[in-house]
Amino acid sequence: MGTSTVRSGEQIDRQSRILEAAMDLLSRHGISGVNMRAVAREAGVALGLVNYYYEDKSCLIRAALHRIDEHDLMLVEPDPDSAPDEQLRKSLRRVAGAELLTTRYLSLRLHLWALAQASEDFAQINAEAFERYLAGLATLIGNANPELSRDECRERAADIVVVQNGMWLTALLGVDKASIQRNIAHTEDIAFAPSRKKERGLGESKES
Amino acid sequence: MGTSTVRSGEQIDRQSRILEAAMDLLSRHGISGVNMRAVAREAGVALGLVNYYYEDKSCLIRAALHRIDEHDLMLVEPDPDSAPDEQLRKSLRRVAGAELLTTRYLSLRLHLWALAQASEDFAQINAEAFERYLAGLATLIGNANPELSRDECRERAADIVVVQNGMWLTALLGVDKASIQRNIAHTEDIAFAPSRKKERGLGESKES
DNA sequence: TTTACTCTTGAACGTTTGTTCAAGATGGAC
DNA sequence: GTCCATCTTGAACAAACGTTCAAGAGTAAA
Repeated sequence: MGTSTVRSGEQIDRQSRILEAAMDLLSRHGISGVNMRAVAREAGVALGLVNYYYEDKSCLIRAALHRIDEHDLMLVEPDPDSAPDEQLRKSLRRVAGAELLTTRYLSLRLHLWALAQASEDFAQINAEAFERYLAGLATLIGNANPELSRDECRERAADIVVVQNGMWLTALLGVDKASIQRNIAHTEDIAFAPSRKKERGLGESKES
Repeated sequence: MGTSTVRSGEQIDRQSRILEAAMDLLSRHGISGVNMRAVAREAGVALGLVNYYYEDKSCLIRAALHRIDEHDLMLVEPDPDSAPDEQLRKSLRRVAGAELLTTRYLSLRLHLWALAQASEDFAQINAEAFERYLAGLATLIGNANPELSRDECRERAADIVVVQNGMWLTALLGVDKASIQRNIAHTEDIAFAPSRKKERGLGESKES
């Protein structure tokens, strides 16, 4: 697999081009726009080659979804070169960064969510990625706030993810950037709040 | 149009059944699952009848999207029977209500967003509905907080919508209900905060 | 050169899709 | 009954789709 016949390096290997083309079509035209012929055309290869590298359409889409998930997880990857609270702050701010807030990426994220609703197969990919993102974020929070319990970290991570998902989604709908910035600030407030374990009652009773 | 041949009332008119079937398929299997034959089967009518009531597939889907948008707008409709701040509070809490947080509705919302990304036509429907929802929410906020300026109301509405969209989306992914409740509380905090127009510097200079 | 293997092509097949349409069914007005 | 407009059916068509496959191109080792 690894030793593909890369002639001179100037031409990326076809398999990557095919996957890239599929993701491009998915972000621009949705799942209806992703058909084998369009993918082949976009990648500049023959129709048969798509089925050569990806057994069927479902495999191709699954590969695309895994790529998006890898992208997501990089956001909460520990960075040994920074202090714990700087790592967390950087991670929280990165979700509104220029490289993340592109229409292409946001659209891909959205279509992945939609596909997860349509097919049990894709739902599992999505659920696993969601869980890993949550766990990664909780770890960053725990590193920056050593006094917090594991449950408190996960609780905060869950609250932050809600706001982040809202930002990603609403950014696509064209909400103003100032609102994004205010919500980023709110995620930081949640992340760095002093540990006040359930001291401020907010209506509902809840288990530990 | 209006006087359809409703035999005895026991049978809903076919046009509604067709639209309902299309929305059901959209929520369960995504846009790929919505084809004219499946819609006809689900609605219990012949294939040709779908094209009789809806000129083409695009019209059918557009009708479905309009239905979802009507549903959304009811959330921020003024209720003359309640006091202004009670109206606002009710509206904010309704987004986590049992009738709203169903998989069917959330899934439909999600697929609408995804379709809006795929087609300019659907994007416009979505953008208009988003704008009307934002305006409706801003009005509720203004009624409950007469001291706020119009811009401040819209600002708060935008911030709340981000969190609400996040809740809707994350509810589909299966985040725990407690997190939803905490985020509902946060939308209320935003809505009812005292007017402190830009007093607290936001953005870069924040450090604690 | 020959051999062997991987990569690449596009025609071809069978299926599914959106749409059209002639034909029939239905119900009220006359 | 006849007439007329509306509603309903399913066969039929053309286009688009996913997939298969025999054939070829390319490269490295013999």
